[in-house]
Amino acid sequence: MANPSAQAPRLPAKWRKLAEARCAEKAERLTPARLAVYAEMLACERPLSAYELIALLEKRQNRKVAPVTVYRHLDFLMRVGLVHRLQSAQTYLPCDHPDHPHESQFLLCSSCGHVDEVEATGVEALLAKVADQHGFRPDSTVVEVKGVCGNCRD
Amino acid sequence: MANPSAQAPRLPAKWRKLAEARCAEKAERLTPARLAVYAEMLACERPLSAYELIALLEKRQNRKVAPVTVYRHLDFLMRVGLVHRLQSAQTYLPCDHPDHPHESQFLLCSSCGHVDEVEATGVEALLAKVADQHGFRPDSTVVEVKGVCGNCRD
DNA sequence: AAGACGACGTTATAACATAACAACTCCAAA
DNA sequence: TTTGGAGTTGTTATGTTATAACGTCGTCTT
Repeated sequence: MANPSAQAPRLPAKWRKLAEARCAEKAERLTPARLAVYAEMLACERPLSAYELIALLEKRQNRKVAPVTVYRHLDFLMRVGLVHRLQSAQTYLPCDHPDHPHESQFLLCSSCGHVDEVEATGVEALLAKVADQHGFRPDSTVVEVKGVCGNCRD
Repeated sequence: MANPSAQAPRLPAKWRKLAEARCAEKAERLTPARLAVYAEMLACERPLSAYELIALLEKRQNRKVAPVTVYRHLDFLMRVGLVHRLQSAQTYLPCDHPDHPHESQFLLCSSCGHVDEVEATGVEALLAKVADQHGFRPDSTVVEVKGVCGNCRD
């Protein structure tokens, strides 16, 4: 297959535009292969492990996909801010509001597997304050809360 | 070797007492093998990967140690609250104040590798509040801040 | 003594991630 | 327009992290 995006899931124009914008900002290239991975992740609507993603891509494209390929695309997508990695689950999910760079917090439901990405600036501010009290200069944060989401409490 | 703790690093009485207390609370058994792993971690004073720990134990005890053994001991030590896992680094480190159960935040220095475990109740309270605003009931949290520690800023 | 339960040993394998190197593409400067 | 450099992709191999499956042993209880 010459073009990996040929059988990619349909990617709504909104997301494509945002992806193009984020890449333009950082002078990064949004290639068909990268877009195909991003589209697959958006179509799935839940966090995926790298190897789940490989399986989906192989099925979609009907050919072998090497792990290193997917990891490279994931690295790219994280670099431009379109994808996040859930450190506690070793999975990846598309950013919920990629229109601007940000630190996020994640609410992971242990019942249904849904992940809610929230942006509470208060959390980052407080962490910055706590870090400062310990003479520590923060560069990035990982905030992941495990629990049960509203839907699953019923 | 009949007794894995025979050549274990010396474990200060303070830590041993605390370990025994935590195990008694939870009706868990503090065996020599478990204590040996804990002692090794305390002696090292930095986060260790499971396989680094295996290497240290093999050297210390002069025999092969299977990964599953160390993982079981780590699971135990985490269950009783003596050890934490750094999710973003896939490493393990002894709890800095195991005298009571708690949620912690971690400050990871990317320069020297030192990790500071802090207990800012305000952080947990704020995360609980943010979760609640999203209809989410939190069970546990992961808070890891990467940056540069005070010593390394000089 | 029987039997239940937890701890531990052993072997194998699953799951996650990167190294090393060659070939190709695209773009820009000469 | 050619040439060269930087970035992207393919391919193979390997490194790192973690768990499955199953048997034995020890200890505690009854």
